[in-house]
Amino acid sequence: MSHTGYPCLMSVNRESVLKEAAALLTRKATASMDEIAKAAGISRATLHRHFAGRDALVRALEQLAIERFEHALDEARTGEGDPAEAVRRLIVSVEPVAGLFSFLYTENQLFEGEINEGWNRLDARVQDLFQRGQEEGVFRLDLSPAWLTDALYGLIASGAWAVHDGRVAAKDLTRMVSELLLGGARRRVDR
Amino acid sequence: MSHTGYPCLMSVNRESVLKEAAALLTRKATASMDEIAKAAGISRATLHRHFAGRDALVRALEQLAIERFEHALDEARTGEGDPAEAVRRLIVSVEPVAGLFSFLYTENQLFEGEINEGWNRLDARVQDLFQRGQEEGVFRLDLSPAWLTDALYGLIASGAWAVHDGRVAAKDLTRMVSELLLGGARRRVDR
DNA sequence: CCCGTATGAGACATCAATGTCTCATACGGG
DNA sequence: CCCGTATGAGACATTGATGTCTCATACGGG
Repeated sequence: MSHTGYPCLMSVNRESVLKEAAALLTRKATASMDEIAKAAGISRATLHRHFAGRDALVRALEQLAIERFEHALDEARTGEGDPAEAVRRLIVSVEPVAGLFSFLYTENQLFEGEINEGWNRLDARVQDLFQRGQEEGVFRLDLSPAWLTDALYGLIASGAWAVHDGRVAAKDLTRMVSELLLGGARRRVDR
Repeated sequence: MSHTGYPCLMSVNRESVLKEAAALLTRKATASMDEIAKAAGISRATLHRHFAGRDALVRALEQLAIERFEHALDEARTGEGDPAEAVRRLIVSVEPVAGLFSFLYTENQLFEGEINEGWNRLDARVQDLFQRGQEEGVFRLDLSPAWLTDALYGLIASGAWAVHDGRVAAKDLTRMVSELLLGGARRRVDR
């Protein structure tokens, strides 16, 4: 039943530990292994039995986030229909992962080690969506798909942070991000 | 001549050290005091004679960034003229600080200690700009000034990061940020 | 009831970064 | 030339997090 392929020998659920770790690190990115263990309701020794070290834990979280993000891309059916609506759906589907994503986003900027290949797959799929939007004449051509992708990530991250700090209501997050990304701040003159 | 008010007793320029530190930390946010000293061309001891510790150094960089940002706000005359054009001018004026700002942006998210009061002053001025834009009917009313401010910060940060990683050309940074923030990704239907 | 297994508590060594200190030296003005 | 001052090099203690290890215990199935 384990994600890794080998049978799970531990009684406490590895997934529940990951979930608690994600929740804590989302709130406090610098939490120590000690704090993470306490938050997960287990001892530090047990935490180490699940994850070889902090790096391994973060990499597991990365893997989790990537899987969820890819699932969100599937769920949003980004290859179908109006690209703008597809972007909206994607943001809605991604919203549950926004906090974790935000944590990993800054984490990845801090350490310039080799990055997980999964991010490249995600980037490619998101870029494809924006490129399709350009080809169908829905998105402007003077903003590159690469930049639109980075901008989406940045808006999700700062949006999650704004929610975390109480400057934006959680229920408004997806609307704020998608409206700004798609429509911009300027009042629409047409219609 | 010192920013702090007391006479400068050191021979090497404190400002030049700050400048080098900013350049390095912009590239590598986790640089140690040792690396910073080497980058500045001085010994670690001398670095400590200038700044009591890493915290003090980062706080000095924070102060520097705040001053430059406020100077950019002045320079852009954000209180005058078309709000959209004012936002454009602000982004252009802020661009030279984008890298440093990006570093401090993630730095501040990591440590939840008391923040420098200066950021609040900046936030207030930027929010005022967006609010003025709403009152003058130029900006949409369904995106709060607080969110537009966070979004501006986030786009500047991710833009600076995209430039740093070579995904966006440095000369395109201000256009990418201002076009997306003001116009959004969608193709303008009017005109 | 017995035993295997996971766990908790904690001791212990390690490691990297930091902050402090000393001392010799180079430099520049008087 | 002499001296004060800033500097560089490096030793040293400290600190916080990490990783490893041991041992006692609780739990659950056979």
